[in-house]
Amino acid sequence: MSINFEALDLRAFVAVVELEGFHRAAEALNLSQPALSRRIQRLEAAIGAALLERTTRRVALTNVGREFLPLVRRMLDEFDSSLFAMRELGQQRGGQITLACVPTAAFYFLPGVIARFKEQYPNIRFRILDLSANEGLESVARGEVEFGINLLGGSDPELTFEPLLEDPFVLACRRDHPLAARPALTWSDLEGQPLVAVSRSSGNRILLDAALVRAGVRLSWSYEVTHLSTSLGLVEAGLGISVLPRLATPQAEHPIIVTRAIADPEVSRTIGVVRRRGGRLAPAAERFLEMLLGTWRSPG
Amino acid sequence: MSINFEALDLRAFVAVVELEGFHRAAEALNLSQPALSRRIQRLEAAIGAALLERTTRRVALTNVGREFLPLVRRMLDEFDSSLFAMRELGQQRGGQITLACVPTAAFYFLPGVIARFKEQYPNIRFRILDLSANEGLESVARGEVEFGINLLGGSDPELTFEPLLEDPFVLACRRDHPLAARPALTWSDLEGQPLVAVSRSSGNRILLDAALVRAGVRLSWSYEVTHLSTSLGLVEAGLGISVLPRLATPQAEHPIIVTRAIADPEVSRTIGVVRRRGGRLAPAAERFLEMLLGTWRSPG
DNA sequence: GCTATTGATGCGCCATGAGCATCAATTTCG
DNA sequence: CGAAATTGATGCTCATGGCGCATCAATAGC
Repeated sequence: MSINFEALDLRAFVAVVELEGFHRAAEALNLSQPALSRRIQRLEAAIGAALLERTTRRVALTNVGREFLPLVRRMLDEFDSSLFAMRELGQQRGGQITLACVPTAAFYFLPGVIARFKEQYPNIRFRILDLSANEGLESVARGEVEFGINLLGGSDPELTFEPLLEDPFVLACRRDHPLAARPALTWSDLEGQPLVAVSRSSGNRILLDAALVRAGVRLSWSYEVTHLSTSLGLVEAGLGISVLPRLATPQAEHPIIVTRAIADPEVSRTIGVVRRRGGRLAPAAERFLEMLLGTWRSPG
Repeated sequence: MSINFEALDLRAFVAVVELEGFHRAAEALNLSQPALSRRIQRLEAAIGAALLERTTRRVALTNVGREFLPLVRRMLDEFDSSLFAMRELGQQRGGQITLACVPTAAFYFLPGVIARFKEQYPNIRFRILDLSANEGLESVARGEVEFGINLLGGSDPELTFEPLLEDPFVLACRRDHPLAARPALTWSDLEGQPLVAVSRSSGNRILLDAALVRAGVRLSWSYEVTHLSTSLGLVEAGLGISVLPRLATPQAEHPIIVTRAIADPEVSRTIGVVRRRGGRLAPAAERFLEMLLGTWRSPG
């Protein structure tokens, strides 16, 4: 069962610690001392652990209280400061488009369209959440963003998907790596190489692993990172090779890194626009999405 | 005056959004529909803004609500999961080192040391969580990672910090941008330019804003993204300029992007190793950290 | 146009949280 | 060492708050 607490309970706890006493904390929070004492007791009951060890004239944190205190401080600080910023945002209504985009696609799809959009709507600001595929889907589903640019993957009935392009997985390695000399590669060429991979729970990794299992290819990783861009960084640093979507690799000529296509099988991911089924966009977002789809929509 | 709310108010808000209605949300939380309706109203009164736009048969988030929702989710998720974790000791895992690192520092500090470490311990695997500064601190505090490489920022008494280097904020722009021709820049040179910034809640942004406020410099952003790497991508794509830590900019010669130092004031961030005070590392992690510090520790 | 369903409101009732008075325990001071 | 001061906890009373029920006006579906 979920725990209930009041913000005032948490503030009371922090105040007791910072002011080193119930009386001073009560005074700071415009409560009587017994009222504050009871709030601390209720919080401890809700949590199921003592937070404070106290005799008369002395208060100290328990181990649980010591763990709890930074958490509570962060929560209250974040809440108070975010709320302040949100009030300011609420006063600037309508001038912002919020969207989620898998990081590697953000500056492939968006800049040209944004530039053209801003010719017609110069005062619209953009808030681009470059999130992982999983996080991006969640933010769309939850209504935290107007829409997302994401991978074709899980079949969530609450979301719709409109494909934009196919993005193949390619090898990324240093120019001085032996595989760089090969004009054409197959997956078996990669076996035995130190491989930099992203987390196995990420959308890209799941797609890739599934395709390789179907093809009977078996690779093992030596490094696991959270973001594709870090994969590239570690490749550049010489720790190994990586298999990345082409959009995650340098689009311009790179002095150190080179990419190679990999066949048998050719593995790719489908990128497109994710929206909530039946969801209504704000007018500015609707107009921007029309422009985006008009620019990138793949035939079929 | 501080705002008061109950956790149940926040859970009610999230439930209404996820279940798309007051009746279903009330049922999920074991309340009657009027009781839940009043909780939402009280929460909105406490916050001073509407969170939901609702008619009969339809509920949608307001802009403030859309901003508020991820904050609330993070708070509740963190609270619930941290309580659970607080009662358990972090499990020590053999054979793998898990660490958190701000993305831009990962492949600056780590590759050389990892390569040398693996010469002596070839079977150790690395799991590198390249997280934002805030997330990274949290993961260290919670014991989710052995240690972190992070910014010097908030003074959390539960964490220790060991500086590694100073990383200055620099301008990143395209080679064909007028500012690229300047050998030396001050902040006033950037005013009036379309600026790509990271989220105002990120560690880098907070540092930068604080320094600029002290210097009386006022910049405004046209694009806001979540990750520094996306800032760079949008700069490369020609949407604007960005102020980034030097480590976030291309280390090698880049065909399109150039960086310039910015003076008066010179703003920099301190990067170092974050550990839990009194925390004990697994033997492999302890050894790796010794090697890391031996390689990078700044004198003093 | 009718029906079903929604979120909001009025009302009565009961539970909750407040402050006051007081207590036992601890610390300080003479 | 004993008295006094101060602390956090508890009992009690009372005002307030939050609940569910009944009902309403508005909206969407058929």
